[in-house]
Amino acid sequence: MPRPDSRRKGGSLGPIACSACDLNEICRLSGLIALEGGHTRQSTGTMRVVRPGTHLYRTGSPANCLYAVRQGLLKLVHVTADGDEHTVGLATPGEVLGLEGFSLGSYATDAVALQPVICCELPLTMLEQNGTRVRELASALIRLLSRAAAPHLGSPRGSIRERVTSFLLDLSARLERRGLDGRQFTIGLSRREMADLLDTRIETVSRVMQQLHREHAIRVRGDAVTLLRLSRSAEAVAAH
Amino acid sequence: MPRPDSRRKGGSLGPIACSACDLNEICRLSGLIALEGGHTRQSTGTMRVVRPGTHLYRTGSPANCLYAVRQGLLKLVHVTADGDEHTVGLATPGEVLGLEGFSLGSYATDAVALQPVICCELPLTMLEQNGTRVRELASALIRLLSRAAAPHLGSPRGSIRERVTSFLLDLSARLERRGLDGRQFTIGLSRREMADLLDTRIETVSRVMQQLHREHAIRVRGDAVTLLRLSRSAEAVAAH
DNA sequence: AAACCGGATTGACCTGAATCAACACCAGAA
DNA sequence: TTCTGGTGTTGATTCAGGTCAATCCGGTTT
Repeated sequence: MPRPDSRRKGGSLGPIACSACDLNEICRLSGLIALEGGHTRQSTGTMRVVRPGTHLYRTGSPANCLYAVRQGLLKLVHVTADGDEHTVGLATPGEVLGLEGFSLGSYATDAVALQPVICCELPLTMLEQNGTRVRELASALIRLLSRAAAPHLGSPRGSIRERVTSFLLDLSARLERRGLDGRQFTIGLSRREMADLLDTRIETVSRVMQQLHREHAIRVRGDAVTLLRLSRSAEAVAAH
Repeated sequence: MPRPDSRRKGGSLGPIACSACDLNEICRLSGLIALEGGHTRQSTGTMRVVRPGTHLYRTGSPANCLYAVRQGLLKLVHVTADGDEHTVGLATPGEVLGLEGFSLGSYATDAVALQPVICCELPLTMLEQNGTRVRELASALIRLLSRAAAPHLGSPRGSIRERVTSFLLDLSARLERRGLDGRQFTIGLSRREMADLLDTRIETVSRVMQQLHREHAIRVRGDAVTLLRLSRSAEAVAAH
């Protein structure tokens, strides 16, 4: 059923350049990007446009493609056996979704757009073809997967304040890595979604954000955030 | 510096059969296991024995090998920039460690034995050789990595009670998948280590364990645990 | 045996976050 | 314009879990 999701109007994060994308190397080796005199041309692959509040894919549906986020923000929602949902992560521009497809054959979460999203679609079949550079392709794919296979270090830990701080700094770092503005950005998540991700309540998120605002650690206007003087270590110290 | 770690005497989990190991397929394709008339022989690769409290590898050290746990339990410890440590996960027999090596070139956590541990060691160089079955090997490796690359779903969420319950059920399930006893086992973690992993305090872990014991959901004697009537859904219901 | 030590348990108390409730703000509809 | 519904903020109260402290228990040493 289509969810009644009246979204904020704000724009999208990105778009980013192909060169800043985690899928770039694989994309090139699969022949999805034509190289012209050393210049990278736009991908010739399929694009997927996803409107805010709608799904890129759903839990359990057959995983036929990898997706690279080019523009916008998505949330990954884990749907438990007994039906309730929890946001377990975000995907920012330049990141790759659907990596679990190789082993499971299906997607392990729902991927829901939080903003207008544009993704590049890379059918898994393209990776199995007998190209000339099978070795390079396999090697690139292994490196990509290996990055995601590192033991999870960014789980919500400590006080809510620490979790909010970590969340903001993490998001900021991920944006900056892609050449986007990591100092000033729109969170793209409602308070409800933030609370869900950080395993707490909307009121608490609101309070912490206001608190950080009053302390001039961040500036908050709507869902536009500016990081001013925010650091993980300062939080750890503040916690004694 | 060797840490003064007077460990519990208890035995180790395992050993398990090669056939129950996540690395099995890759091991065979790398020629580490000789097949004889359909029977799987013992691996001909190097073994690593790790005494309780000592390291299999450390954060940042060059990742030259994959490790498959054959026997015993390890904890993965994330060491932050400012020096404090947090247990972020466990490794049970049959599981593979060091997958982040392909991308990082070094290990992302410390791996510390909680029991007498035996690991199989698979040098990464063996995976890069021009064997006859490069394709199969790459494919197997991709499937293995893909399994670990799924968005993290087992993070500590909800009340401490739910986290303890999830922890016990998760550990139980992982043991059973390898043919070990998932109903009755030794946790292998001190209360301190459990508290660290579940992001709470020793006293709280102790209280919850005793509470579950009194309710006949589990039976606790020292670090030997028997699961009696424990289910995630029951916990969710109990939480209203 | 007694003394000792580290881990585990239990109790008393306090604090951070959840809960319940009111209200502010904004956008779209009438 | 006013009304309405959804989102966010703020306050009052409650409660789960953190903190501090005492005690217990099994293993080791003397």
